[in-house]
Amino acid sequence: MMSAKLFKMSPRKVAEILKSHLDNQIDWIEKIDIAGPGFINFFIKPTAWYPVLHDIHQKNNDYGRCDIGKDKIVQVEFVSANPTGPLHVGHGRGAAVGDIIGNILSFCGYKVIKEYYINDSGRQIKTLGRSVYLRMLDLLGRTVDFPEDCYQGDYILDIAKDILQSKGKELGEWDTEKAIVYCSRVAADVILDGIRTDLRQFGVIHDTWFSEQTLYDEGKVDAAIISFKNKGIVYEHDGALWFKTTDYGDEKDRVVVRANGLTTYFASDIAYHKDKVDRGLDWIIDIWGADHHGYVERIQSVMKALDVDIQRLDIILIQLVSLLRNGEPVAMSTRSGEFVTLKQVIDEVGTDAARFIFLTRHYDSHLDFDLELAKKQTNDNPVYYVQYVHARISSILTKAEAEKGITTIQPSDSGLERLTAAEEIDLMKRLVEFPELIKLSAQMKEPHRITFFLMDVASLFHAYYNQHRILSDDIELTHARLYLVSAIRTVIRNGLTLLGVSSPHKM
RNA sequence: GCGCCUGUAGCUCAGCUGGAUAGAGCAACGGACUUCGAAUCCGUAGGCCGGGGGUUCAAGCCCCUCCAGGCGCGCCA
Repeated sequence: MMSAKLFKMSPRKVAEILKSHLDNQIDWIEKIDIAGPGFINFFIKPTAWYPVLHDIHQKNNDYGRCDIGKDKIVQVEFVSANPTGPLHVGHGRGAAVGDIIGNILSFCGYKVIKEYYINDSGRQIKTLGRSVYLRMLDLLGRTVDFPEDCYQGDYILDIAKDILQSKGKELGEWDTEKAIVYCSRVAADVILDGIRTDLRQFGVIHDTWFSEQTLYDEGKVDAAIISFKNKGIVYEHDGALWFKTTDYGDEKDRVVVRANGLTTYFASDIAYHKDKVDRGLDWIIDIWGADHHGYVERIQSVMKALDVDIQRLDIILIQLVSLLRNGEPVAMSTRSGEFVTLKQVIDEVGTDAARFIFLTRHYDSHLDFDLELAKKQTNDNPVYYVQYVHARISSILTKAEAEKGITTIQPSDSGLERLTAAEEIDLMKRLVEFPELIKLSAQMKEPHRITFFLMDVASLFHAYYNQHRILSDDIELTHARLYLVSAIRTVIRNGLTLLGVSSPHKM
């Protein structure tokens, strides 16, 4: 239809001509029809689908893998939560999305580096130290004001107790500044350790942990500022140093060094992204919470100022998560320190369910995470629906061996040609799409596509299972169906593996 | 006020980057276990794709505008 104008013919006419050239030319085509305004429908012979089963069995765990990445190095930076408190559900979503995007890209032939940027410098770390210090003084029986802008959570008190235990009361006698610095360091270490542990439990392992402080220690922040100053991109005004982001599309210039001499968060971020570029990364993916979207333009400006092709940087914004219980919002308030941590969530619902549910929406959509729903072992909860396919097929294969003595599936050509049921054809059609789907998920950086695909395959399988018997006295047909069913299991398993979700043999 | 995201069935969401009669799940109603795992399946019903303009042979998708919700808009991080 798109070529109709080019040929100056009606779309139907073009279709007729194409059809006349293609008719009886391709052996896997049953027939060709023209429909509606000029759509050409190709009817594929059932035999055309069988090779996909051989393909899946041959490639097995590698079915779906491709090499579009051509060994290019891509860094996915995600979570990167400040080490001032434990991870919460929102971080969990970012963790799941980032981890899985990394898995997919790796499956597609990229060299993937998963990185965590640690904001271990600056004011919030000092506030952390002050919070711990004040709690400690409190424990020592001194009456102190605990300001509102300090961290209120119970974990602060726990850390204060630990420090008191290891360091004794002498810390109370230290110079305040010195004690706060000490508390800052210890607290950040403890919290970061906790974050690491929680992430590991959640199945997320970062390859590199990049400390903001090292950028200062190694002089990279100063170096970046000086280099931009020399290029005239950083200038002085009102006693502060400004980055000329307006030259690159931002609505106003941004401060890099304040009039009081202290650098802003933006300063270290400039150095950090310059460092990423200097490391020779072919592709940089930053995954942030959507509340940081105002920052996108700033970082893009930095890349432009560095003369880096803007295509090399992708910033993915994850929308917020609301935590619900039975449809009712769970009160979350950072200020009061009352919030549900990621650890509490995965302890309650399990890693598999949590990871899967985080991927049941496009990251552009707000997500309601219902704790009760996540625990339900019913159709409401898609994790078990998909995992059930894997368990069911595993069970069938076990049964085939126990009752029919089938240890290796050996389908004959004539057997495969009997897979003509509509459900069987539909399943093979879906399975053949898997590699294309993976590629698309990688290119679009949209991991939720895999979740939806798996739910779709699961639905087709369950319907098939209820309609047709896999194991029967018809040995030839049994082998053919086992061949199909174990191919389905492979695809389900490969998909779940990318999602970091287990593929159970029993549930 | 400005910017970003979202708006699709009663509810929660998909919609393969512009194609045919817009799809799932849940909830509702009616069915299926003597047989491979009922954590399953089958059927019924449910729609001005937020409103209005525009581009196109063709728009849920692209452009403009308005409405509603969320999030941002510091010499904070």
